[in-house]
Amino acid sequence: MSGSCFAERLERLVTLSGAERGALERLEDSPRTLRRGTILVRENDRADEIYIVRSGWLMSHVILNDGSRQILRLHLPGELIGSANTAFSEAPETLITLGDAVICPFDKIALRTVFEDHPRLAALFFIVAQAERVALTDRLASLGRTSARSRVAALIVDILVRLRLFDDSVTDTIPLRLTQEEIGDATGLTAVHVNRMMRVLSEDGLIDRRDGQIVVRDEPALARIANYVDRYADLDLRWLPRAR
Amino acid sequence: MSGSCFAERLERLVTLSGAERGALERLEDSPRTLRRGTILVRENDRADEIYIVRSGWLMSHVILNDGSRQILRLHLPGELIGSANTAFSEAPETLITLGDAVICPFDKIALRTVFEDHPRLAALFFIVAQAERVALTDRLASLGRTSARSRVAALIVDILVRLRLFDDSVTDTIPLRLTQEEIGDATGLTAVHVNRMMRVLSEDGLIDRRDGQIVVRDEPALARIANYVDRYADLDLRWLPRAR
DNA sequence: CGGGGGGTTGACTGATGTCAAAACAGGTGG
DNA sequence: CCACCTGTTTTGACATCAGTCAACCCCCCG
Repeated sequence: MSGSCFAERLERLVTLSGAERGALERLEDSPRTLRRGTILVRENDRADEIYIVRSGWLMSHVILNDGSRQILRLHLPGELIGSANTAFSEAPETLITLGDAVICPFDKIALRTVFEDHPRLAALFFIVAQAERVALTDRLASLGRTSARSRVAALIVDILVRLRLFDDSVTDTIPLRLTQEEIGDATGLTAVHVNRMMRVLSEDGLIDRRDGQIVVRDEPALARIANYVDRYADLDLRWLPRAR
Repeated sequence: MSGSCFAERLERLVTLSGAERGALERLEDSPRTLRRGTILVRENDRADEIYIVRSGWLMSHVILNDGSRQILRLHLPGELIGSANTAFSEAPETLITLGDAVICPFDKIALRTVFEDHPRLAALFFIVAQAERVALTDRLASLGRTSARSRVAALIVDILVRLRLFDDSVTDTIPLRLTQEEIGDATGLTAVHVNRMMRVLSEDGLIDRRDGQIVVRDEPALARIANYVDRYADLDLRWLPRAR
């Protein structure tokens, strides 16, 4: 693995200059290993740090005042997480590992020099933020306007596509690290109903379930009922500043 | 009104330098007036432009493949909209006016020089994007985990707070420019059920409705059932680069 | 062996959607 | 000023999807 996991991800979009790569590596110089279930930040904690995921899965969630939970997003290796901490002095969401993980924390003040010295990286940070925003609007439409079956399908397709994006060995199988309770908290359903919907998807021949894994049998059909739109195919980087 | 509406909004956060203000004004040098119902960009159109709202309300939405609509966000004066266009070559969402409006379009390539010459503005763009991302996660939690009554309440509180944020004359009354159909598309409900929920809120003494306006009678109670969190109180700008 | 967490299933409940009709409002043309 | 038209709001009756509650299973782990 190279010096920076996040750099590796960005290299899929542009070729970084040595100085840019160096700046990113500096952000990742102190990796930390975490056990499953570790809370990285809790909602309303001081929001001093941002993190890059080197390995493992994490998720972000909020707790509502009746105690229910909404899972906001799954975070996979190579992602910059907790970036909302840049805007607030208290963390707006909880970050927690879904399995053993390695993450690289850095103080948000480190972003100052990145923005000062590397305008192209700044623009890439901005673009990544926008892409994530759009991913959230896709989920908003999923929760607001589609059936329980579609929402579960959307979660599965989304994970599959994102895993494949940065691990070329993934084809049609995902090791699901979420309980049905957690899938429910992500899709706005109850665990019981998630179970029913998984059974339906399975009976319809769209997925198979074996020992904690999900095998996608008919991805086009699954994507169709999920209302899935592949946003990654269409990134536009033509307006980026020159590398420094 | 000053040269730049967006600059005016940012000035509520920091004091801009002359050069910064100039750079923003250049983005707003060609205002355009639009009638109610004008589509600024349609989903999948070429995504060349970004816009600043000078006056009027707009909204963004997507259409799902069964024809239903999800309204993603309302856009009020002073906001930068269509910013997701920076990341993609095709627009991920439709932008449409909810009344007569004045907006300032500019080509996304103009952002290049902003990022190159004004690192602090770049950082502010990033922070604004993060704040919007969090606003979306709040809505995600609303749609995923709260009742119809709460969702309608959340919409009302959100509009009220945002109007007040940049128009000091607003106290407890909002001129609602949305039909109940549109409120439904924003909250993931049907128009009929929105109507029922508005009646309930009204009967509970939380709001009054008169000739297209909503008067909020008990804002704390409304905010409580809406699960409202005021994010604006807590912005953190300490890591920003120096002004140039 | 025993306990706990997660998955699975069935019976029932309840919130929200659907359909339909009527009242209402605003705009247009005669 | 009226008649009409169209879109919106309001209300009722009914249907359905998803939630609730409870039981049982399985598996892992102590």
